[in-house]
Amino acid sequence: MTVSELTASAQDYLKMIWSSTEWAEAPITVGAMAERMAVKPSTVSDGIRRLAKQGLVTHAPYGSIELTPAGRAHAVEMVRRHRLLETFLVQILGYGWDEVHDEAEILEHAVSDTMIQRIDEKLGHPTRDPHGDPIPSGNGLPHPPQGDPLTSVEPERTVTITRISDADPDMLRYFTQLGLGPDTRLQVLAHRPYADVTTIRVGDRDVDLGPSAAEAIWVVAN
Amino acid sequence: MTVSELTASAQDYLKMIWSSTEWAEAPITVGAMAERMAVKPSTVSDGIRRLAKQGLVTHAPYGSIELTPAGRAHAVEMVRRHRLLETFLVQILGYGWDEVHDEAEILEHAVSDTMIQRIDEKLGHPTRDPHGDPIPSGNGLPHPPQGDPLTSVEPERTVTITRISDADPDMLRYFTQLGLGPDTRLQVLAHRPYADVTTIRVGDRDVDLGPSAAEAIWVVAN
DNA sequence: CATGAATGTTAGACTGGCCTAACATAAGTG
DNA sequence: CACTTATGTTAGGCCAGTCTAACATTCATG
Ligand SMILES: [Mn+2]
Ligand SMILES: [Mn+2]
Ligand SMILES: [Mn+2]
Ligand SMILES: [Mn+2]
Repeated sequence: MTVSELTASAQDYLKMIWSSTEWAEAPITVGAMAERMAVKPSTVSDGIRRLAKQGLVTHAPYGSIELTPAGRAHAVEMVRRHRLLETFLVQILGYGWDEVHDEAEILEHAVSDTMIQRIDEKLGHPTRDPHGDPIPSGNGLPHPPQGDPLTSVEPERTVTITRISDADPDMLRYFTQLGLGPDTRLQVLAHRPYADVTTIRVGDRDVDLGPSAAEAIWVVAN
Repeated sequence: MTVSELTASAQDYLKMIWSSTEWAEAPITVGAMAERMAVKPSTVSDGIRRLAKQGLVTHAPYGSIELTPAGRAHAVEMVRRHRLLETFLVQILGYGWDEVHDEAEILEHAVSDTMIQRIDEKLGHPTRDPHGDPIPSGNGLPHPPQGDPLTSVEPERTVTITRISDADPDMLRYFTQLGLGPDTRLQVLAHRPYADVTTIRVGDRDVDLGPSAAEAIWVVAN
């Protein structure tokens, strides 16, 4: 069975389950899935049951949701599709990095394996998407991600952005204004704990970031 | 209501109804639609009923199927999407003209209005798809098609191909071998009526075409 | 550790899209 | 023009995916 034979909704479930452990260890909950897919928890419960029946996830009632090897393979393929499409939209069609997520979220279910392959070739086998996220290779091996949230960096350190969560387009536009993107270097000036503010220096400008912004940015020391 | 709010199947029905009168006058029948969409007639009957309920077609039981103005607008938009996507796949992703129809048949339901617009700009507002078919403009005006089937041309005339039906990929590959495509010039040597064979000269080669091939090719005198 | 709040599941209903089988109508032919 | 055949419609069933409402389980906190 190839990933194209699954329904769009099954593809999204698998991708989301896989993604939930890419940058954090927390396994995903039914409620979180429902919220992210903008459906009711009962709908997700039902969907998970169908996936379990197909052998793509394991799930005991009220228990945790785990991908089977088959489910994981499909999930990784969907992540590959999503990120290649985002890259394609930016590189070839001139989209902004804040515009591509929603478009890719639909297209990922519609493109053929052939089209993904041609896009991959046209782009020269890219390894990171416009948000810095690793693009799993065609043989199903995800590039291991690296980095830590900006919030966990000690003050005074200079770091480089590895990825920025693409969940919020408005936030991405704000980051664009600030000159923040993958591979941007910045210095962490201070965390102000009770204000939940992280101050950074990027270029010659000092910027205060609230927790949602600071948690969307992942960095490596350098 | 924009065309994106319709289901994929409704979009395909409308497109097919419209297309049936683009090159021939015959209004489409339930049976023909069922065959082309590879579903049973009862399924089409049902689908037409839903479209009528939405005010997109008019249909009396056992009567003819007609698009309403709203239905026609959606249909033309879908034809535009389909043909722009075919052109895009050939021009940008290096597809062959025999490969694009099936891919576009799916993608047309998934791309956003924005993406169609960017593709149109990237391609420089093309007016014909890889098979020579006219691409309706963004304001909903279809370019009027022109030409007559090759079978209707008098012998000895020299003509130019305006379009070739994209229904059969194998046939398109055969035409590629023969050097036949949109804008190819050829001379009609003879129609042999009971053999149902049309002989043409293309370049320095004489070729016999059977009826299905000859009917797929539309030409203008020149 | 008991209990109320949060979370998750099940039951039942609805829609679109498909099917088969039975039925209705239209078209063609002797 | 009657009757057969081709074509189209309806009835009833199934599945995926969604919802609301009712119910079940788990978790956290007093
Ligand atoms: Mn998606
Ligand atoms: Mn991304
Ligand atoms: Mn289609
Ligand atoms: Mn075409």
